[in-house]
Parts: sequence; C-alpha cells; structure tokens
Amino acid sequence: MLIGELAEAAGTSARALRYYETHGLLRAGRSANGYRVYDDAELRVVREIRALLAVGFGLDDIRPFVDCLRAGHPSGDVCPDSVAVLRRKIAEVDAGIARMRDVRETLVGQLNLAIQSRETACFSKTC
Amino acid sequence: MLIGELAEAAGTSARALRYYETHGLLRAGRSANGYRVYDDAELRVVREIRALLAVGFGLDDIRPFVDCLRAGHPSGDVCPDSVAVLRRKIAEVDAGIARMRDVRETLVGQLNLAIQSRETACFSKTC
DNA sequence: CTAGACCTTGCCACCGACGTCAAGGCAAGG
DNA sequence: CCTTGCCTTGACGTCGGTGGCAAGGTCTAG
Repeated sequence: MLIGELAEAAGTSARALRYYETHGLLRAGRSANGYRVYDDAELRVVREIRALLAVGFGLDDIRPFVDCLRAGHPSGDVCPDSVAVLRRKIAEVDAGIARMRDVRETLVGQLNLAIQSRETACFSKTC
Repeated sequence: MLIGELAEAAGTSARALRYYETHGLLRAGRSANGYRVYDDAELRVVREIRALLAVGFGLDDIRPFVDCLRAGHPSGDVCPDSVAVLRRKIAEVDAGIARMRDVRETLVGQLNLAIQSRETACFSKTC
C-alpha cells in the first residue's frame, strides 16, 4: 500500500501520515524507488491516531496506544500505559469542564449585571 | 503615566500594552521625546482587557468592551455590542462544555472497556 | 562624563498539526 | 516523447499573545 492509498483509506492526507512518521507513530518500508510501502496493519494504527486526535489527544499522548496495537493487542487501550494516559486525560477533561463552568458563571453574572443596569437606566430615564 | 508604570499598575508587561495598542485597544498620547503617555482612565481599560483575556476572550472580542468604557460608561459590559459578545461567548462556552462532556463519556467508555478486557484476560489466564 | 534605567521600533521564537508550495524523481499510457 | 499523476524531501505559513533580543534615543543621579 502506498501513502496516497493509505491516506485515502484512512480519510486523511499523505502529508499527515508523513508527519506521524516523523513523530514516531507510523512505520513504513520502502520500495526500490524510495516510495513508502505500508503494511495493511498500519491502517488500524492510522485509525487509532485519528480517533484519539479527534478527542483532543496530542501525538505524544497517542504513542502508547500505537505501541500497544503494535504489541499485538486487538485494542490500543488495554496496555497499562494507555490506561494511564486515559485516566490522565479524563482528569484533564474534568478540569477543563470545571474551568469552563467557572468562566460561564462569571460571564452569566456579568451579563445579568449589564442587563440589570440597562434596565435601571431605562427605568429612570424612560429610554 | 509612562508605559512601564501602567504595566506595573496593571500587572502586565510594557510589551503587552504595545501589542494591545497595535490592535486598537489602547490609546496613548506622546510626550515631546516620543514616549507613550497614558491617561489615568487607561488603567481601567487595561484591567478590562486582562480580565476578559483571562476568561478566554480574544482581542477582537474585547474591543466592544473597551469602546464601551471609552464612551463613558462605568462598566464595559452595558453596551449592546458587549452584551452581544457576552451572549455569544456564553454560547461558545456551553458548546465547549458539551463537547468536553462527550469526549469525557467516550474516554470513560474506552477506559471501562480496557479495564474489563484486562480483567477478562486476567481471569482466564490467572495473571 | 558616565552609568543605568527608562523608552522607542522591529523582528525572531514559541506551541501543534498540519496545509501548501517548490523542485524534482518515477511510472504508465497515448 | 510527452503528459498526467503519483511519489520524494525541505521549508515556510497558520493562529494569538506574548517573551526576548537588538540597536538606538532619553533622562536622571552621582
């Protein structure tokens, strides 16, 4: 499988695949003419990468999952390192949600004050 | 007030203040030697900018608030444009929270499956 | 006179996952 | 032979809010 075919099959770009490779996530053999040649198993790897990227993982966080798949496990999630990353990410997401809730409260408070002072102004000035 | 003093008073850097100026948020007069000279009222403006940046606003979103303050209002929140931005930002934050909740659910599901299959493996293999 | 503490403009570096362009090699069909 | 379409590496641009540095002018105290 050549890079364009793999990209097509995985719904991404050849550029992205080369990028994953430079970051140690993808592996490719080379044909006589220097083209990257991919094992069929790499499609699963690329799908794993895309799925994790889509939920906000960085490439470094994804590496354990890829390694886990490469180790022969049917899922990239089952290895200890992957589980650790999952737990950490869940905690990060929780923290993010909490922060956004605080921000939301701040903004709603600000909005209510603004509306209130506009009403007060309109009441006194009959605007 | 010179730029260093204003930066100190607002708890930020002179570099940041110049950046805000290039983006139309801050105004400064110039003294004979070319130094920026700030009105005392600019301190309020800088504080408004910092407060909004801290809750995740971009500089473009902040502009209406600054204009509102400059128009003489005691708060930057009360002008229609500011209220509109506040509403939009609250909606964005709500969307962000919803997205992160989805991500959280996905990750928790993945984690549970991983733990489950590890337990199954351990059960069968007595690992 | 000089040191040092301000100020000025301007430009590079950063983060991350690529997009995009450049310049060239390789394969296959008319 | 020529075109078309794939592949290669390399390098720069993106987005936003700075940090840091350079090279220079200015002000103040000793």
